[in-house]
Amino acid sequence: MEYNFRKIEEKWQKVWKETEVYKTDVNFSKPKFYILDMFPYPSGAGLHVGHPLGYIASDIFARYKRQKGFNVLHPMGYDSFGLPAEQYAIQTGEHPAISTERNIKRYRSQLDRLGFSFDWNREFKTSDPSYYRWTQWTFIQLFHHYYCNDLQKAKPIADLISHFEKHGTEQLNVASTNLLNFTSEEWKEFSENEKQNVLLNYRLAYIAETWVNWCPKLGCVLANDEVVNCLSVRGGFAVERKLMKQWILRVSAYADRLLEGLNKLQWNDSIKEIQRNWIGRSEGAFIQFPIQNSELTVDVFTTRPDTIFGVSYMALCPEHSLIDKITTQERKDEVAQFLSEVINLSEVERAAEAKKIRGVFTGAYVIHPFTNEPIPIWIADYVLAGYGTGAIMAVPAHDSRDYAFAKYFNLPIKEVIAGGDITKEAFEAKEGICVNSSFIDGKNVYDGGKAVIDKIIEKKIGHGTVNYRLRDAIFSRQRYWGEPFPIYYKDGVPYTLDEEELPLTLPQVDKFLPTEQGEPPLARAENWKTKDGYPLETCTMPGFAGSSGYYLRYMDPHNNDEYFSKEANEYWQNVDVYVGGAEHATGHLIYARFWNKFLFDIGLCCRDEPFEKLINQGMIQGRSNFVYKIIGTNTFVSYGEKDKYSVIPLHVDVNLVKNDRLNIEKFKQWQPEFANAEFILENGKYICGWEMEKMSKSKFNVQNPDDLVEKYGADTLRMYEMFLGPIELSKPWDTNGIEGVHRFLKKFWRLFHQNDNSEFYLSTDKPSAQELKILHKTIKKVQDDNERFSFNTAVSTFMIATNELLDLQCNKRDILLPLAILLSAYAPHITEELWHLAGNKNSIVDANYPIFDASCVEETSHIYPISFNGKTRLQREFSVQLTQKELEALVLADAEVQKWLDNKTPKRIIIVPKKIINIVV
RNA sequence: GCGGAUGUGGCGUAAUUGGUAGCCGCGCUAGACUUAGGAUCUAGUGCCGAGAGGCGUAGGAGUUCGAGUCUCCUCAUCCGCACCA
Repeated sequence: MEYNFRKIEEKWQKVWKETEVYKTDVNFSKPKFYILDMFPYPSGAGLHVGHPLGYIASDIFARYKRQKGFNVLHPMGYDSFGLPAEQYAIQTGEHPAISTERNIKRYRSQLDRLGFSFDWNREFKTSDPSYYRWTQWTFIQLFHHYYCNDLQKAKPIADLISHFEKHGTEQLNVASTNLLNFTSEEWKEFSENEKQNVLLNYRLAYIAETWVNWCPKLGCVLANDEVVNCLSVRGGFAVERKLMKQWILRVSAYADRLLEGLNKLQWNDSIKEIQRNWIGRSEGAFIQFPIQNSELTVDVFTTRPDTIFGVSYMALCPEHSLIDKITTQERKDEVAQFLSEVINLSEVERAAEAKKIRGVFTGAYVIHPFTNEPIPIWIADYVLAGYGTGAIMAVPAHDSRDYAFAKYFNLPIKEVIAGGDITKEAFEAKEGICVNSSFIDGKNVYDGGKAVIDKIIEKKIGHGTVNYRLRDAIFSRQRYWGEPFPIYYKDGVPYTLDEEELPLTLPQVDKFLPTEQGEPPLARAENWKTKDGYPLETCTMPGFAGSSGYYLRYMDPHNNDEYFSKEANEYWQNVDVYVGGAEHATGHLIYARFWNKFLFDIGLCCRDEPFEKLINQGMIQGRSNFVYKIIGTNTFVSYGEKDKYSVIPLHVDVNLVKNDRLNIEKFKQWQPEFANAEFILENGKYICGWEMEKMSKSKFNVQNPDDLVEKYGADTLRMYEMFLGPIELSKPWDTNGIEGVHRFLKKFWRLFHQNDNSEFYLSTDKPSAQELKILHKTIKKVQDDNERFSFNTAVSTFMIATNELLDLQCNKRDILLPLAILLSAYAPHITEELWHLAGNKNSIVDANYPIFDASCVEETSHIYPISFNGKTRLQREFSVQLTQKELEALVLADAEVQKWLDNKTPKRIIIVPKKIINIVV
């Protein structure tokens, strides 16, 4: 029988489904292994070609681990809240739940055709109320917790209240939005509303007025990682700055732990580095500069306390709250003029004009704490509101931005670190000797900085501190298709719903658009209030809400009483291997770690980090093909001849091209204007040019995995995708070469058959030493490759083994069945079929992984390459028993060695056993 | 500008610890089978050279008996961040 992949794949997919082979349960008698894919957003376009790459890799590993005796959790679901479904709903009026359901069906059928070993019993989508109930529940917990810096842990807000009752803010070391100061007496006298507003300053989920990335086109606020180059990642619309009241998660409280935690994780260095940069830790000092003739201070963060004697002006960001209070009467107009110019500039314009120097003097001065000199306070738009304190001490001699500003406005530049030439440029190196610096003269940069910090602590005007670039995550979206907040308002103050009232399900609305008053779509819902009549929050949660804790829910997805049971969590612990794209480095992978750490703090989950090992699959790029049309004609020139003519390249559908050779007949039929096209060929063929580009319909380079499954089968597609190259490398989606893999599977099939494939046959004869050697070196190599996720090399190992066994015409059961088990993780359908043809009744999924026997691959002799001065000249086979001396004698006795020696005496002979022989002449 | 990664035949890639550079596959060339071939099978295929041989892992230097692999410099490509004080 020929290898009929269509029949085989359909048959086994049905059997696997009916017998629930992939169902997993907690089983304390077996070691667990949790391998997870980043779940997809079910878009209308269907499964993206990049998706299968990661899914296939994780599926291979899951199957391998199972055969190695692990109880493997390998679930799949959908990240089904999101903007595209809502945009579609706005256009068509169709409820996003309906289009989402349709898209999920399509995804599911595409996934099913690839033969994945997902446990579909655990499937859920983030838009299921039974799931988002726990997203809302977690939000409530965040609201009722604050972060204690001393314990480095989230604590119940009740603890904070009792601290306020006893001590006010005295001795408080907690994460907060602003530094507040009040006594216990003052706290007790606060009204209920005042107390609630104070507490928002500490809650891990809080509402506050902030500058946000507002996308008018989407009618929605976006997180920093959802904005690239001032355009929305989804849709590519312009984004501007707007001051709005927003729910925010205090992710920054966890900055230090998010940074520290990276060291223990098996993630690749580039992702860790991206996260480190994103968190952006810098050590320095917090210093308060007293304002002349005022009680107020300008608070700054600096990484260079050693340069404090070089300060020549202070610079505030344009949004700074001090500006109104300190600007002198005579400067007011000019400052107001400046602010109106700068603040209204969108981010795009600011970025575009980054080089332009803009600033204005406030008329006010601070007093230098050590020299008592007055120092002017400026407003500068290069100072960012969102970082540090929004104000800096400017040291032009040692900071290039300050330098440019000082030059432009003619401010003094005072050298305080020796080693540069400050007449030409700022000397920014963090090394050198302090000069012109009073008590730190002669010290190096590091010691000088430390001495300054000691002095400011003594003077009670500051301290050494650590600052992070990581900002709190804005959590409100002015949108319909997301989780409703379990929040209502009483006198404008937010309170959480009772946990019993969850889930708070999405209400029906007449339109998915903002109201005429500009309120979010939920404001359209009738009766969007609590049973006591208090109004509910009208924003919904962002896309990353549902994906931040989904891996925990897979452990116990049908639990109606809790997020997940303690038992399930203690068994499954956390994700051992997480597979997905590197584009989530600063979004999902930070939020999920934050979410997990919080749940860990409150004792819900038992592991501090959610994902032990991370595999980043590379991006799939498109490969376009081109034809070359002679300008002004309907004649097309083949690639090799095109330079002889004046041509324009045109995209041609890659489905009309095979191995860059154009199917001319199909091309003529493709579009009416090509029906009468003429061709200038080379060697009788029309060869197309090609280029790597983004995959898109307009470039005619989209290839659908379904078509390839139809043509070659899932096993071929699975193996081909792995064969393309290392999993983490970005690579073109190029189907040249898929035939080679398909041919391999046909050869593999042939091993198990005789008489021209007409009859299944396995011999029960004892395998030869040679056959055993092939099997066992394959076991070793494939196993090692699996362990290090090197699936491309494993595929070629299978090809080598198959070629070698075909040469030997091996048909031994004891060789071929273990080989089928090895291959089954890669090509589950064909191997399951052969396994059953061989008389097995159980699934190959449950077969034991073959055990490597080193004695089968031991060499009795080795073919040594013999080189002279490192250049290989000949090969000789020697027994591995020989001593170095014996080997040396044999080598020198060899006639050809003597020829290469050319009567010279070798200076030295290097023999590396079982490796090489090198003769130094 | 800062940080990270990558660079090997016509193409995708391999070489796990410094030890025969180019495995496996595509493509290409030739042959067999065939009514036919964009099917299948067999052989060949890094470059230069008729050959002996020489040259080859982005380029240059170095360490070493020996370097794709280690060190330094340069270049190119990709990714991330980008007034982060």
